[in-house]
Amino acid sequence: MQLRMTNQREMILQELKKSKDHLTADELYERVKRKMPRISLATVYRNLEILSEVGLIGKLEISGRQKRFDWDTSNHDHVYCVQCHRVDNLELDRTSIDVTAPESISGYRITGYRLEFSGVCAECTKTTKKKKEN
Amino acid sequence: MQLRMTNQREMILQELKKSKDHLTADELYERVKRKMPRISLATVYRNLEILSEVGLIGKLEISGRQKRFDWDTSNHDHVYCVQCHRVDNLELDRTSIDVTAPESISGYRITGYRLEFSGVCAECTKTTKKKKEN
DNA sequence: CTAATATTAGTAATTATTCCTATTAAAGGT
DNA sequence: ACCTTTAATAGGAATAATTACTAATATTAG
Repeated sequence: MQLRMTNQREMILQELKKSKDHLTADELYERVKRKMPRISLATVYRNLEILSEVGLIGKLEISGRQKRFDWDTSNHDHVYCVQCHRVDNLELDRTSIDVTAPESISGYRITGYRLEFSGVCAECTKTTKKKKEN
Repeated sequence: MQLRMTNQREMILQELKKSKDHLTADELYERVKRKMPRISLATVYRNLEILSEVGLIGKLEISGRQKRFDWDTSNHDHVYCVQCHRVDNLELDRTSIDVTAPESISGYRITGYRLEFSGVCAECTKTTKKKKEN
């Protein structure tokens, strides 16, 4: 299956880049709708998913909340506000992060952090290998 | 409002502690239902929320997935499997984490990590102070 | 034991997201 | 420019996870 650059897809990408922000699917839907009034919310969701798979945008899955999409695909971490749920970028030295003293980053009053690694567990590594062998 | 230790609340807490696992609300609902067949799913959700607020259990909000609740309230981080979605504990030296070389932790093949700080942003800090002043 | 009210069961409602299907429109070849 | 193939769309229905609602119940202080 090869990708096609449709007007909708291009507009979604363009509006996200223009925003320089971390928008949710429906926030972006509202913006794109001003220029393409007949666009469907499902189209926005579908394209954000595709664009992030392809690597043209970033996908943020913050603490059980709505997904947000990131115009900036470079490596960086995030802070989010537990009150208004905005998300901001963080430029940290990734080689060695001192998580015990983040006191105030970019104006935030930091109350906590979450570090979570993702990967494939031992069991799944086994079963995946088996699948490949078949 | 003061808390009451109801049979339901106690059973939920007890079953979670017993599991020594990171269960979702509905997984726990299934277990508790065996002993209290008339319990409501909403009760499980409500109590998990309350128990985590009070600090008797931990709440895990992993990457846009279902919330999980942690019987272990001590400070620790997590790994989760992107295939089967299981979650495991991680004992890391929190003073200085080298996120660039996590290669394999507790049997996982690590593919990535997410570090996210939470707090109250500058704007919200302002408005909260105002509210308190009123 | 009683009164006050926190909590419950059961269900409806909400939120965020994905799925479905007939129709439309990219993009490669002629 | 015109077919042809099939990816993508609009619009709405469906799903999953969670929260809200309400009358009835149960806990706890006194």
